[in-house]
Amino acid sequence: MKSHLQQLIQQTLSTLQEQGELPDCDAPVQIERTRDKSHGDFACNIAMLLAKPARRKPREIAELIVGALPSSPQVSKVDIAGPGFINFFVSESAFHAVVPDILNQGDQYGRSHLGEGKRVQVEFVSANPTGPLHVGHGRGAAYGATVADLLAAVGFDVHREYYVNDAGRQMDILATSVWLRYLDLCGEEIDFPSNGYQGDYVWDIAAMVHRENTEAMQQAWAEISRDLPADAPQGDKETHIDALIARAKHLLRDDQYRLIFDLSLNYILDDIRDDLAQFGIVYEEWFSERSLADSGAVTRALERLQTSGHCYEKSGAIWFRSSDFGDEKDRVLVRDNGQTTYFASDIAYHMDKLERGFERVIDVWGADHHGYVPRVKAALLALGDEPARLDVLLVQFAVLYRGGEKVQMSTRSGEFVTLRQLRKEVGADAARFFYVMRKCEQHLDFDIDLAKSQSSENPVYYIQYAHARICNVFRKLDERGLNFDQADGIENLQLLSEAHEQALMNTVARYPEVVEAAALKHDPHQVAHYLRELATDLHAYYDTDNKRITLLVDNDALRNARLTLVSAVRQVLANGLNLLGVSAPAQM
RNA sequence: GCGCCCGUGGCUCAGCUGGAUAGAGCGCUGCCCUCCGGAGGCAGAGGUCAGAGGUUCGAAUCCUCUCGGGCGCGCCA
Repeated sequence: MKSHLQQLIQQTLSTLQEQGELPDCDAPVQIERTRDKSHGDFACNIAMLLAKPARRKPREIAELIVGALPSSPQVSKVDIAGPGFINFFVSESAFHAVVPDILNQGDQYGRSHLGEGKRVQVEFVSANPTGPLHVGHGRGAAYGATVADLLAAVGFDVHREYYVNDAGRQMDILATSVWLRYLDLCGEEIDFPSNGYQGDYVWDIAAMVHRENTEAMQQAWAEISRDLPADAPQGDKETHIDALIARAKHLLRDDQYRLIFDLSLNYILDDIRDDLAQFGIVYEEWFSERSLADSGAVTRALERLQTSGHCYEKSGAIWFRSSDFGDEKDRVLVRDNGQTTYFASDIAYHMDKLERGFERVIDVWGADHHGYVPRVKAALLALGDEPARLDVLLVQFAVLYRGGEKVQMSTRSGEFVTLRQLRKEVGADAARFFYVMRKCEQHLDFDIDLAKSQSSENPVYYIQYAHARICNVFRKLDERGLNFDQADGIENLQLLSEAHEQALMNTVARYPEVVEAAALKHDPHQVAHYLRELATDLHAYYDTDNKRITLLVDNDALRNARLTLVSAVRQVLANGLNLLGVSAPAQM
């Protein structure tokens, strides 16, 4: 409908331009839905935009356009209002046409081919595999997954990816932590480092290592701890743990250390994979950071930067002159000890992403990483790539509330709330919905009590209840010995003249526009808000002014028409919920 | 100090590429007291869109400054 009106206006404009009535001008033809019914269904502001270049009053231009506008069976009336808005009133038949349209398209309604199959990569979560996902990762997970699903819904070829940081120092700390717990199980008395991973899962992995290897990797604690620099508080916890890691690698030698390292990594990756799958999130690819080093991609990236003259050496390290490309200062790529930095891997990773031929690359990061964006873009620029192909979406923090109180979290002590715990407490549906309820740049207050409550205050239940309510009507149909004929219902849609029925058709017709806007702007919350509106319309229809409009009336034509309308509503509710990764139950 | 994000009724937030009298939900007040599930509905009160300038026919929306809140500024990942 929108594009139809756009065409009508466009056509009229070219005619008027040919006749010399209007100057040539490339002002965009914007059609928007009106807020107020008295302004019709759609409005166009083109007359105001043309006022200046045409040097005429907006209302005169509007009259000119309306006068030359070809008639259309879908438009019943055209008005000029206010400063020069052109208001369109949609004809009844065109208005009703969405209903059969929705029912024909079914779960495809709202999907489109806008993306033309262009390849888009969405990388999200990518939490270090050093422990279970916590609630902070949950928002990135829900948000990233929904953005990916939205893009897929509008016709992009989406590649979901998780970047596995399996090469860094944090992994060494984990492997060493596991080994120490394993030694404890072997009966060694050890002093666990203050900077080690304290969580229970470390014990679980250690127990697994112990089961499979019994005492094969046991070493005396006295030998391990000999001459180690002191741990905090007397010494520095960082130097202590680094020395401990070096000792572990030395004593265990490559094969045994690797064994513990890989067992730990795989254990945690399995946990994360399982956790996300239960959250309705499945990736096309789990991309290993280590593979970048192994394949020589990191070296290649460094060489490309060096040969293009964007690097220099200072105090034993190799620096990238990122300040030449908009970053606030230069960054180290290779440390004085010869190790490449995380940033070097990241350059290689992004280079690899673009080389894989994605039209667009989207990274979903926590907002605390925002300072990192300029340097990655700088690297792409230096490499001669287009930084514009990379979109970094920053997600603000989520804070949990329980009983009106902020839920405190501390990662180190192992007392954090895991995503798994949250799912268990509020359910995956509520969690997915709450996480995307706010736009990503907005801090999120996640009210656990609200997410669990089964009342209209809880938007998830309110929406799901609308869906279940419709399903229930169809169950009652049989009980009452009535039948439903959809074809007859479609024939009789003109019987639906109640204000609430009109409102439902209007809302339901907007759905594809909402999906499109949400996808292109990476704004899943628009779908969440839309669904709440649709549910409100449905509940209001069902319970009109305290005099319920009965759907199951004896009049066949009217009953069929009403049931046809609500089954279209049910379809849209289901499609929308599905897009957010939330179930649409038939009963609750 | 510098950079990024945010600042809309008591609370939590929408507000589409600037557009026609600023919208919801919760809470509050008053109703509908069960009829296809009241897990619902209706009505009402409540807003200098943080503040000040500017651009524009038109600004919550764009620009500048000020104030307030969050986050980030490692040869960590």
